[in-house]
Amino acid sequence: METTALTSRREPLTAARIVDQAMRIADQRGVSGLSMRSLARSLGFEVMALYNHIANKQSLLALMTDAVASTISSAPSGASPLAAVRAITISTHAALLQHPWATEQWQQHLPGPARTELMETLLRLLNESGLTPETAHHGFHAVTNHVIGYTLQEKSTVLVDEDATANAKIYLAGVSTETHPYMVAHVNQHLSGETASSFELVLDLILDGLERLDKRD
Amino acid sequence: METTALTSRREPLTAARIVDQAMRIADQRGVSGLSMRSLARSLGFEVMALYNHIANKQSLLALMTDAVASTISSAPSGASPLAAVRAITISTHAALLQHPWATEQWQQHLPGPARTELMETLLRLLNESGLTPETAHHGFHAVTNHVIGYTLQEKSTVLVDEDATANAKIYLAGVSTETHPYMVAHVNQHLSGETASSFELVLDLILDGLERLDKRD
DNA sequence: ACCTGAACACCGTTCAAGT
DNA sequence: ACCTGAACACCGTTCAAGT
Repeated sequence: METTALTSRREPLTAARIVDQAMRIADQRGVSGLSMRSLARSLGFEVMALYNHIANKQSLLALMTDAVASTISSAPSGASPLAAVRAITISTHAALLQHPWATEQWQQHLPGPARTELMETLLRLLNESGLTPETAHHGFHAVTNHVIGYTLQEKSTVLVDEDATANAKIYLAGVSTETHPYMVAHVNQHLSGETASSFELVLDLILDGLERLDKRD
Repeated sequence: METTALTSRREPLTAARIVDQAMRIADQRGVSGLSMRSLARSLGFEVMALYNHIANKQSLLALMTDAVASTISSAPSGASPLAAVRAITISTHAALLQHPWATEQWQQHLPGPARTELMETLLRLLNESGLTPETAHHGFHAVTNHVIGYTLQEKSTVLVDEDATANAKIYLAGVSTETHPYMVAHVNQHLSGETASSFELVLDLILDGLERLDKRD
């Protein structure tokens, strides 16, 4: 019986199993709470066993990040190109919210296979949408920067964490309404949940703007 | 003489001197290349001396980040509110490009005095520009996310580093034109510098979009 | 008040040795 | 082929001791 328990804990170590467990730990404790040593322990192995399957911590983080990219759903078939871009972007946002550590990692590694596929699809859709090649190029950056920037900001200030709200309150305690009225009002709007997420609103503003850009000429 | 050299090296340790030197090191080696031990050494002190002036490494990074915020120039007087937002945003982009490590740190700490001032100014300008309070709220996020997202992306893919170009080439070597034609074309556009920075273009697209949003109602 | 030596509890990674 | 013990060269931070 003990043997069974042990064997089940000791399912052969593979890169996939390591990445999986690392993601689970990062989801809970963040990247700073993920050490090679604790990761190995939690799988029932010693640290050095990991290095038989992955090159080093950097490449582990790259693999984890691409694993998040692989959970982003492709656009529903039949949608117009720009509607597909919209859908993929919203799905990217959702995937990043589920693994908050991934947003910081996103730009920190060269794209893996999954993210490469994602980028190729976005670029193709933008180019097939009727935009000029140059606007498609700009649009690609506008859209991807929006997801990254927005999610990064969201993670540190609103929702997601219960201690993000705590942080907002700590911050407010040090800012005076007299000297910084707009700042206090803005943070309070977030705390009260009065203002809905501007994620999709700004996304649409960007997509509309791209179309208008080409019609103007 | 040696005494003079030593004393000049040993100008009394202050928080300001520590932050200054830490920024210089981070500019050169990045945050990962900045250790409390090496920082102290480079100032001619032992590690533990630092803790008489700053609480810990986290708060040092927060101080460094706010120091970058303090270098952002305020808008030229006489400009319209939205033109001022535009100018401040462009200046933010420039400041972040000069201290590439700062972009990652930006959202990682509660805003210090300088960034608080900056945010207050942006919020005030947006609210005074004639936008509805809600659009002003969205606009604030749209604009700040754009700077952060764009600079983050820029840092990891174009200019700034000489080894960013190297990375792009390494990446390209692993991607086939047959399977990912748009991706290869996009990266090559960056490498050849054919497409100008879309930073201001997308910024204007956002600012125009905000104005149109309210006129529509 | 400010600086420091020694120590604590960690890191990631290499290498030679085991099966 | 895969796992491990011991070791290396680091970390940030505390604390008691020095001046």
